[in-house]
Amino acid sequence: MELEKSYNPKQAEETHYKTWEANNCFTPEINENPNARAFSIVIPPPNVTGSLHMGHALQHTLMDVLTRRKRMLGFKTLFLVGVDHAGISTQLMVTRQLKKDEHKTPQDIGREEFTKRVWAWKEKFGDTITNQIRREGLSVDWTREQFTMDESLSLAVRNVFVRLYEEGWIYRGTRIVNWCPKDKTVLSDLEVKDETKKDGKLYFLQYPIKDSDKKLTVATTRPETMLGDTAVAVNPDDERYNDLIGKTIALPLTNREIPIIADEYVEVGFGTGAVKITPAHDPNDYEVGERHNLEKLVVMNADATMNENTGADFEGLDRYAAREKVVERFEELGLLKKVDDYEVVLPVCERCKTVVEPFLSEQWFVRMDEMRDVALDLMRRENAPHFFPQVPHEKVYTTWLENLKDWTISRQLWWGHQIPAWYDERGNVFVARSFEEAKQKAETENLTQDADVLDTWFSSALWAFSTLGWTGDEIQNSKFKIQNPEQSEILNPKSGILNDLETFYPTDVLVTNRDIIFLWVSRMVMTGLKFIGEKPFKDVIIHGTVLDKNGQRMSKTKNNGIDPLDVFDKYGVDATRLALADSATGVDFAWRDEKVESFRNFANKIWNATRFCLLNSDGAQVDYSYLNPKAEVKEIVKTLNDELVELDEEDEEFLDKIKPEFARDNPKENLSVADKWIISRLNKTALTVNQSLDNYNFHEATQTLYHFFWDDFCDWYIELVKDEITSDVPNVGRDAARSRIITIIEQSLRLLHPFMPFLTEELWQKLPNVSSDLHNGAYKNAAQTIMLADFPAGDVSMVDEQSEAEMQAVIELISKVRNIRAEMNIKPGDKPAIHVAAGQDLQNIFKSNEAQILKLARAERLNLSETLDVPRASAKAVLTGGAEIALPLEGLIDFDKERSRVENQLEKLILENERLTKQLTNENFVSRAPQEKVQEIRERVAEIKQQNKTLKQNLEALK
RNA sequence: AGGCAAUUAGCUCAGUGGUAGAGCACUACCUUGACACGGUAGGGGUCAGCAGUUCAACUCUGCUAUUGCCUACCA
Repeated sequence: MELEKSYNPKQAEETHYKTWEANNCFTPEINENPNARAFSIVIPPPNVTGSLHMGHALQHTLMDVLTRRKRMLGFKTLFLVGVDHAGISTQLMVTRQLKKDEHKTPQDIGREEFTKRVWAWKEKFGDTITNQIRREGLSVDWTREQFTMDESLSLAVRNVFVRLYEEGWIYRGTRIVNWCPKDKTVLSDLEVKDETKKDGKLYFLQYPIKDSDKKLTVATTRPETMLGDTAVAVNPDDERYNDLIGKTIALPLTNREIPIIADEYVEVGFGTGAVKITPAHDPNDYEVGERHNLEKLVVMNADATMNENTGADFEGLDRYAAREKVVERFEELGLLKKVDDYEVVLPVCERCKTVVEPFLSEQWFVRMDEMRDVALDLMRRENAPHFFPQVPHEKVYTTWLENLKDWTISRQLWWGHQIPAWYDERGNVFVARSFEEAKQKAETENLTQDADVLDTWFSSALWAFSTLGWTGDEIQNSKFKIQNPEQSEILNPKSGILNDLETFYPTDVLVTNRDIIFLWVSRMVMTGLKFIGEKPFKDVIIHGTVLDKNGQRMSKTKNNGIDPLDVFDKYGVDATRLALADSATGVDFAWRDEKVESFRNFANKIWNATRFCLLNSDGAQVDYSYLNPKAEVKEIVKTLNDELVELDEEDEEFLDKIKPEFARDNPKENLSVADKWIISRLNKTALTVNQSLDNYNFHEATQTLYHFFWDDFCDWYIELVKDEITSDVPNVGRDAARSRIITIIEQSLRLLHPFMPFLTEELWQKLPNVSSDLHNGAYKNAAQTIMLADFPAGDVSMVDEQSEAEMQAVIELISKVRNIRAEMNIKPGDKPAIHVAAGQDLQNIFKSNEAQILKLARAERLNLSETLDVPRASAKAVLTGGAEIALPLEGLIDFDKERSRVENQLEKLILENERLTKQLTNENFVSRAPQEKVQEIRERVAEIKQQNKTLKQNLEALK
């Protein structure tokens, strides 16, 4: 079989995903092992209006890597996917389209029709993001796909609302809230962002005191709110104003009179020391108003225009126009003392960037204190959820919880879960799961449902269990069984599975970004504990933010975003995934195309290494016993044990009889140093990769794989066995070598698969003799695919330090010769002899690798002996272990160059020697440092001494 | 304002109480029958600064500087 010369990701990406999905590889049902442990992960649901960005790509990659590995390890694995209805965003988008297409507003067509339009929009465009998730290669279970507005999830929302209301945790109240005048809805504190305006102003307004010619000056950044002032406050200890407390102010531009009051809230040192109080339009003033029983005069409409309470001059004006006009009037009246330049920080709507207005209105709230305490208690008791990285997120999370205020959950929107509260004619409220239930409670049909919908995050807060079929049943601790099977069949019609909650809750790990630790993570913990009685996830991975190449945040306004789809097109999905996984340390990082490019090159390297082995694969097959013959022997013994009562495992004669391949000269057993070395390296790699991923250390995993495959396998192993496997003459030894290398590739592909699903599947399917027999035991009947192959766990007993050390000696020898060749400008075609002086052990090692040494060092002859006997015109180098090499270079050597080369080496050794000797002469070091450390340095000093001596002799000889 | 983090090679980033690492970039050589998206060899860092703890500090502690993030904001 011949492969293209380089890897072209397109075709693999287009075919394999469809096959996996068609073969149900992503569903937990593919796992046939009834005793399999479960592994589950829920996707942070992207907005239905959304499209894929780099943050998703990073997050999704990490989740898929974890999921794919666990699946290959035989876990019953669920990677749950779904989409969020994203109230404000979606409503805005459809509103915009309605205006563009039909020049209509939502009000023009009415609530029912508008909601229909949103659903239609969702049907038409809502799969953009899900198709992109397919493109990423995510192994999510599409049969269980969820949407936060689905009937079962909506039922869960209503149930939660009713239960919280009945228990007194949800209440309705009038408060100062964050109001977006553009979206005309309330926002939670978390949906408001700060924006710094450097060109702000601070206005100093003079208020005349009644029955006096004195004036009191107040400072404000929002003069228009003076129309709603109901007091002026000073600090009770402020001597300047002591005599004014209790006096009255004739509020300009109005015919109202307001009191001067004393309140600790006012800081003496700031501004003028006198503060205008507008209880209906400022949260702090609201508090003051409550304390002093002040009137809360609302002076604005929902769109931030001034209302009828401001008088004919101002009514209908926008807040900024009103501001100008107020200032003008004060100037005309001679009451504008001054205007200072002032840097202000404005709260803006996260979505539309409109300046948020503090606004007095009646809303629904959730009391958070008790749920918060339960979540804090969980952290104290179990350190759960466990954050990765733990610092600083655990502290950020707990600190936030400790200072948590009530959550505003109503939104003045049409798209979302309408609040399940009904009002009768007298305004009595009836909270119920349905209209029917409300009617019963109210004992009348004359009811109106609350017009508002719930904050999108209210339904997201239930995501970890509402997606698993929970709809609101009472559940006591850790028995997550759905109690009403009849109901649940309707609830989770797609999966046909009734006990997902029991199987997959709590989920194993949540992967998400910092921004939504408060918005989402904390709330899932609280609701999970409250309604299921168990935390929703064990671990939380907080990944970093992908910045642009200049280290700036990517944003639409800066137009510096990098589209993952473009990167996929250019470098392939696998290379992108690997680049992202390699960057995942929880720290922000600047995006660099060059990084993906290097992993694209890596993908190509894997492609070509496999291509080479396939070009030489006649007579070869993937067979793990070529890497570990003992495993096969044990397997045979095990199967025979059933028939033969007593069997001596050491009975080679017996084994020879039942399986002739196991004769003493069995090529499977006949491993070279290089073979033992690469098998050892492979197992170490597998052990490290497993451990790294268990610790969510993605960077370590990718680096380990990269360097094993490229450095150990391609640069050394392939080169070492090249001659053997490219032989034209079929023979047992050659075919064993071919099988061995192809099996190592096969194992490597499995290790790489969670990171690079497409490339590995493409190549794996081309290997000789692959089948579903290679699957993990849980998937024996599934169609053959690498994604169900057993993930190599690594075998400590196959780590062979002796062979690794021997191979290291060979590598060092070859590298030193190559160094001499490069430094001395020896032409590639010139083949010198290599003279080595070494002890018997090293000689034996070199002898057994003679052919490889000659080939890779491009030499003609290897001369091994105890001492060197070479002409003066030789280049020399020292090896560890007291060995020395020399290349006779008669006519080729440049003595000056060779001298400086040797001097260079000598210099490095002298520097090291100085440092180490200093340590050894330090009595404190010798007595206090661990003895093995001291011994280690003594040995190194001895080695240096030996090498020093040799190099000096060499230098002498060159003079 | 408070809190937290970062500062390591030209760039982007790993890393560790005991001889500084990777990728890219750079230099020289090489179209050697998998790969030039390649091979071989090499150059390059007082690990931000200052002080302390320690036999030993890039690593631990404190301070300083710079950068970034988060939280709360005084009208």
